[in-house]
Amino acid sequence: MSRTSGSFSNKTAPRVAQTALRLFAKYGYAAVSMRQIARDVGVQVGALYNYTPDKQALLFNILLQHMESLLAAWARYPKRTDPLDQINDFIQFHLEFHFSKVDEVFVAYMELRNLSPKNFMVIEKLRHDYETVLHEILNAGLLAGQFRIRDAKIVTLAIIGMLKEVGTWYRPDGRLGKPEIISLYQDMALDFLGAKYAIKKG
Amino acid sequence: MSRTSGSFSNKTAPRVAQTALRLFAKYGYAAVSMRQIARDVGVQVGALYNYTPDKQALLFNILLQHMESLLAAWARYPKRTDPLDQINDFIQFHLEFHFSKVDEVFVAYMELRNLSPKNFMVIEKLRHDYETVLHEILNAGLLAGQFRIRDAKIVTLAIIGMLKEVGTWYRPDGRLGKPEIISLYQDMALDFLGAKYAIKKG
DNA sequence: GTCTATATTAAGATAGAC
DNA sequence: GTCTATCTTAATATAGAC
Repeated sequence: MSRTSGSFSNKTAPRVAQTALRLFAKYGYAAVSMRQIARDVGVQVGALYNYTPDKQALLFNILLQHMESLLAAWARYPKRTDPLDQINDFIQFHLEFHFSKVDEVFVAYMELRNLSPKNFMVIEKLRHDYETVLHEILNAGLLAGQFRIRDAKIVTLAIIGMLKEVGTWYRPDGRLGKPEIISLYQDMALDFLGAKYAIKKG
Repeated sequence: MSRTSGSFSNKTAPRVAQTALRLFAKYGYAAVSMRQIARDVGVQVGALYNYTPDKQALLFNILLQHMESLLAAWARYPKRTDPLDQINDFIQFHLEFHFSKVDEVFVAYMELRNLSPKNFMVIEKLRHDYETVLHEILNAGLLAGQFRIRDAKIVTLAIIGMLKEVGTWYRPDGRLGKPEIISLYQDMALDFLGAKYAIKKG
């Protein structure tokens, strides 16, 4: 039953990370054992510790790489100057990124409390940085007089909330395709901001 | 260190349920042990099994009672005829109920996957029934021509999402009080529905 | 109704052979 | 780099005394 060393060309390291991600997303961090990860990777449990000092580090690295790649992808995204365009771009960016990282997103939302206090602070800062992206777009639109909103912070959180909810029901074979969902949410956000009757992009 | 039987007047049964709820909310179902619950209740672990057949039943009963009391409370809520009023009422009802049941709501959102398949089906149906409450208000408003929305189902989920998000940041000592939050969310929902320029309640 | 004690299983992590 | 074996701890649940 056991494998001899090096009998597959696959690198084990990425398989450990991917398997941990998939199992954490499906069953939850606390409910998944190192033995279960090892079984799905196809190694014995002792071998996992060549790739992670402990179980906590598996979780932390998943969240850290996810948040860093999210922020890096936004940093690379072309920026337009009009806050209305920026809202549309942010929603498109956010949904496309999250459609492509379903497991990562789910784990990031669900497992924050299973981070050690130190690790939590790191991830929480990155999560807050991302929230700030949207908050600043709203503030810019407010200053430009393009949005009619009472409380930019609350609207930020409300938009984040409605976008987050997409992850709970989106299915690739569902009634709506990705472009339609993006368009619907862009529309709702503009309603939200009282921006429907302002100048729209060409 | 041990207690003699009946040395406190407190009934143990409700203490077991309350303690399980509090610990599940704080650490997650899978991360909480029966020993931990027993310790916080102030009994030995064996005594818990006078009140629950197993750990799963503790979780299921928390979710079942929560969903049933939520639906029962809405059933008792006075209903008005105008869909615009109904939206305002639903948002007020939802937020007030959820402000008062922070732990229950959190556990209900987080621990669905730790339910056994049978138990999950029961809770999922109740959760869907509650979603349907909002969906039907939107459909009524659509029929009456009061809302400008493209997709009632998506708008239902978006509103649920933005309301759910409140639970992640609301603090009793925060910047905004409950009435202000309710008012802000009622406003946002009406923006959302394109209902701002329709007739408002007197 | 609660206790103590225990059965059984499994967890995270490590040591040392190959 | 992986295996086997093991250490240590702790999990759910039950049995039987009081």
